[in-house]
Amino acid sequence: MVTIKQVAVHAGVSFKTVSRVVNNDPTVKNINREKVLKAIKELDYRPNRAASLTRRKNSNIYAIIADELLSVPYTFDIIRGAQEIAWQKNKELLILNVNETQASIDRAIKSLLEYRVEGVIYSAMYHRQVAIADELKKIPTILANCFPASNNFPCVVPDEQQAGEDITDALIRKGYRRIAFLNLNEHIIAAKGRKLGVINSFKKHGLPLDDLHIESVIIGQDDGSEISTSRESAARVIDEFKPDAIICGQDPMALEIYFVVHDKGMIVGKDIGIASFDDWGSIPQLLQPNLTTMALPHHAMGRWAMEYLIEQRTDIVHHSLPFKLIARDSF
Amino acid sequence: MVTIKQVAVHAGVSFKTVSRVVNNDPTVKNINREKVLKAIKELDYRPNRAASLTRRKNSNIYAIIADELLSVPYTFDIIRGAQEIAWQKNKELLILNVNETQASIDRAIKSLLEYRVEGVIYSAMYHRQVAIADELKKIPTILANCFPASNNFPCVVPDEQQAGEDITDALIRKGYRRIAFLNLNEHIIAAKGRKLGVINSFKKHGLPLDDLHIESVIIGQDDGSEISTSRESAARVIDEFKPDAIICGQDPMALEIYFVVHDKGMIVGKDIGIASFDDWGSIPQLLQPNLTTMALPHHAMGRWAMEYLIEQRTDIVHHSLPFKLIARDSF
DNA sequence: CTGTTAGCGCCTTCAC
DNA sequence: GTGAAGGCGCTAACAG
Repeated sequence: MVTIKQVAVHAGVSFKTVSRVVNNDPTVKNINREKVLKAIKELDYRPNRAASLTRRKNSNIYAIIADELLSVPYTFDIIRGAQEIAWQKNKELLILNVNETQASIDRAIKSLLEYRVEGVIYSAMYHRQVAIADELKKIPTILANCFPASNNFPCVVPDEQQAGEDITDALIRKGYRRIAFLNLNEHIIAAKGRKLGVINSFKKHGLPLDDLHIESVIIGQDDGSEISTSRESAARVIDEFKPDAIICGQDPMALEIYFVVHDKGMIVGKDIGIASFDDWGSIPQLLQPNLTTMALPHHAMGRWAMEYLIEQRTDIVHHSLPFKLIARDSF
Repeated sequence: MVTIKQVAVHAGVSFKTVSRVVNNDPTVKNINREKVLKAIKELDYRPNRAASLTRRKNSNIYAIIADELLSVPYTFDIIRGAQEIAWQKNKELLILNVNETQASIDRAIKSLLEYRVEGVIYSAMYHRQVAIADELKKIPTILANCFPASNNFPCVVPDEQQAGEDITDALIRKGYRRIAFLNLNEHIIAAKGRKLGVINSFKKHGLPLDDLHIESVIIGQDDGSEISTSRESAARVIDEFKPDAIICGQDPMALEIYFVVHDKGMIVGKDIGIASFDDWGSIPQLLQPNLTTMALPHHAMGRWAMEYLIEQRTDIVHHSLPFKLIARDSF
């Protein structure tokens, strides 16, 4: 590997001048800068980051811990958002994938500390509570799409209640007046907030709550697993409650409800409105149009989390900030 | 930050002994090792990786460049596989996300070189040809799920032909004898190989090719975009060719075909068999059972690519290795 | 088995 | 503006 000294000899300057050029120090005569640049190119010199890190105070390295994040496609936007800001600010971003095992988390934290990472985003694949090792207290840390169980860490999470309100507003705007909300397991944080939001929207518009039917179709079992009754529930609710629109707790659920609607010879958007949270990759594109969906906040959460770490933007991001989720009419 | 010297003073040994303990050198008396370990714990010492890298010959850092990989859920298994091997061999794995912009790729390569990365896996989100910068020639590089356009790099790719053969074998084993294959755009490498494999399976079993109907239902447009005629094609093929099973080029296609089958009042697995390549996350779970799918090679490709880099396993992985794809009966 | 000496490649300090 | 001296935290090589 060619070093700064070899470049210096080749360029006919001292190695300190080369160092200055490499680090964009403006106090270098143009003539010398060009000589150095030429030498760097000719020798294909690459700065040794490890060596430079030994002398610098800050590593310029940030990290995002992805807790099985990447297995769900749209949450990747958290990383994309964080990366945008990191690159913009000229920081290195380490992506660390961890799974549920303690070993993988320990390993990640070990790396963070040994590489002298300056800030960490801990992100989960769905909005939930997570247990964060106290060791992360040693590094500025912010959670994204999750919130801490016991110890205190700042976090950005989706504003589920606002999402529920927005999606209902959107349906009402489209003229729907009798709405069924087939919710997730109501132990899930997202389900709780959305339910409040849906009800709020109805009240806000002065609509009778008799025209709103909410039930949980993802049901937690004693053994911790969950079952989905979305298909049967949708069929029953359509027959008995006769909604003019259905809000689905998640997209695969919307998918099943499409089958039900299909079965009944109804047309989505004409006979019945369907709305759904989340954007499950390519699925919606296959369905009929007139589905009402939400824009997801993952990208923005990633950006904000990174800005918080780099610039201490406590003005916009603080503990348990209820992140805003923006309603969007469907493609 | 506490250094090796402070630990040495605290433990009452020379700093070299501390270094030995940190690096698991067995030639340290147990009594001293324990003193050092105790001091490390008490001072919460963390080795400075940057400093150690300046003296070590090898960085022990490997990287995987993910070319928009993470936007497709199942391809994440490439990273998971690579990470498994890296961790097993005690190597650091850098995950670098790049997008289609040259800037993001340049940035990634710059990092690779400056951090003295020892090996690189370049992976794409679907099996395709990619243009690889010659600069990567400077580092041992292997492509996963893609192959190089002009310059020569080793690569691991799915054996699409074997996949086509396996999935057809599986259908025949289940008793289906008249099969329609609704393929992707045949300019796609996957489509070409699978078609050959499907035909091979028919021949191998001595079945008449009259009972096999293959057509491309994803069609490339002049402007480079693609359109899907899968829904209409499936309806027509069922009416005219009357297959007892349909092979779908990808899962979203299978989804559409489920609607078609549904419309016709047919039952999947009873009236008609449906088989599909790929495993699009949660979608298949929503469909009726009796779908025949394939196990994807992404995880294995990630593992093999990493082994190739770390141990030069040229015996199992070589240029354009036709990776084996394993048929699996569906859940 | 342990410690000393001499760097790694770079950045900081400070004199010129 | 530039360069020499010194040191970052660690490991290699060798002596004891």
